[in-house]
Amino acid sequence: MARRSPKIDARPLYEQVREALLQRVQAGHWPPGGPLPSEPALATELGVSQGTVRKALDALAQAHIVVRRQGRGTFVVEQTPAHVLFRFFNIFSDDGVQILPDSTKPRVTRARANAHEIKHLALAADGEVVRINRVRTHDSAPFVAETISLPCDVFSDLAKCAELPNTLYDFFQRHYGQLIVCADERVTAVVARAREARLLGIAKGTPLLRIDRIAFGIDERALEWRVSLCHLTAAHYLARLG
Amino acid sequence: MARRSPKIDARPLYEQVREALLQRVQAGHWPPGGPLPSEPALATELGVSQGTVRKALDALAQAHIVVRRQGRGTFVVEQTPAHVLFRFFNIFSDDGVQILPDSTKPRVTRARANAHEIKHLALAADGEVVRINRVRTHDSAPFVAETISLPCDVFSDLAKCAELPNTLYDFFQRHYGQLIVCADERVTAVVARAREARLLGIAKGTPLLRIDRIAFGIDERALEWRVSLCHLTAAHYLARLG
DNA sequence: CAGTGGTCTAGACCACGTG
DNA sequence: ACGTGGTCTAGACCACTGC
Repeated sequence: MARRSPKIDARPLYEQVREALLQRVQAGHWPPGGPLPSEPALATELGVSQGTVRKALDALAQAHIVVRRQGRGTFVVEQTPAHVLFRFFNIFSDDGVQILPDSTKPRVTRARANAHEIKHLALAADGEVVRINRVRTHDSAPFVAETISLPCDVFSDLAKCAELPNTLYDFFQRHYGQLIVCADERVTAVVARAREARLLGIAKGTPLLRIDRIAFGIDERALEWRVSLCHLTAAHYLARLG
Repeated sequence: MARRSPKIDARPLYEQVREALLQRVQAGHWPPGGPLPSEPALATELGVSQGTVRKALDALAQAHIVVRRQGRGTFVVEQTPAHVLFRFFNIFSDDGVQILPDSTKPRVTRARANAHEIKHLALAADGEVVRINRVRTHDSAPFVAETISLPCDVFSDLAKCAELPNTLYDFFQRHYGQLIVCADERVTAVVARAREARLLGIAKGTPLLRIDRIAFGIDERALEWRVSLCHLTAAHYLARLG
């Protein structure tokens, strides 16, 4: 970076390069799946060595923001349904096979955010949300009741969509330029109340797994709050630690 | 490595260095918390450049097998109770504070492994296990009923221990040289049966979170199968994805 | 002060994918 | 054949730690 801004650098060079590239990705400077300039090109443009660019790109690759392919180049991650399910849908049958859910037709509404939504999505007191309600099925049997809340200021016209795909995060990237990069999931055990029992075709009082997910974009903004009430038979939620 | 074995190298150099260092750690070549040789020393000893050693050590640090401290050196990870809870106990109160459990006096027995234990711990058909049963408390209130199974061939004399600490993994490292580095946790919702209801002081039929953990050592061998039945009030299991 | 890991550079060569 | 990222090297300087 020519002569790095007078003195106040503080963070290492490769961090600054990472930041610069991150901002360009987020600004849509390169389209989803599109190639970044080569390492030597970025190095000369930014006035640093290729090794420094490499370290920055490796960090972005580890954060799943970019993918590197030897002999081809470095590309902005392009979410696909398979990719999204693989990374974010952590329910496996007890014999170890990942369960790939389908979705029924969702109900999409727009409303003032309630207290929970304001908290989880860091909205203003008068913020608005889009709510999606749907049931997910496996082998045509319902097993998850989902309620999804999205901030209206980002996903404004989503309430007007006629159809929604089974996986949303690839859709978010294509239509809103929002790349979901990480999420927190909070898991508890609850019992089915009347509404869930009806939706899932089970008896009231059946134990369910409740998963509260908050998903974050590149800038670490909370972009989705999703509550999944899961009726798991011979299946489980899988977390890998370490 | 002087002249790398004629031709059959296949894996990159830094991977081979990582492997070599990993084996020394596992063999107890350096004690828990003990320093490894400096980067230049390892580089000359192994006949590779310092940059290659660095890349191998960085990988070991990322896997929590080694910790690097600028100005001090590189050290074998030394498990501590705080460290173990921080990494492996993922229950948080709903206001976001991690819950730090205590333990009641455990019951320790030795037995032939049952079918589940044989499967989860990859034991021979006639393998033996040590079983630990205990209840964990928070603010003196019981909230987790734990059943832990360990392979006897590794933890042979554990059944004879009079006292067991609250956190086991630091104990495993000190007394058996076994460093737990990662784990899979399978989470489901169940209802309390008579035994759990009695242990946790709750009504039969209360929904519980069941966590099946399989913990792995450096060589990726399964060293523990732990079932935790958790009665969570205003608390949850937290998983971070991404 | 000497020694450690952390950053940064420059350049060589390799493995891969495409034309 | 060419350009890409992947590996490996060598050496400089910085930041931190402990004596």
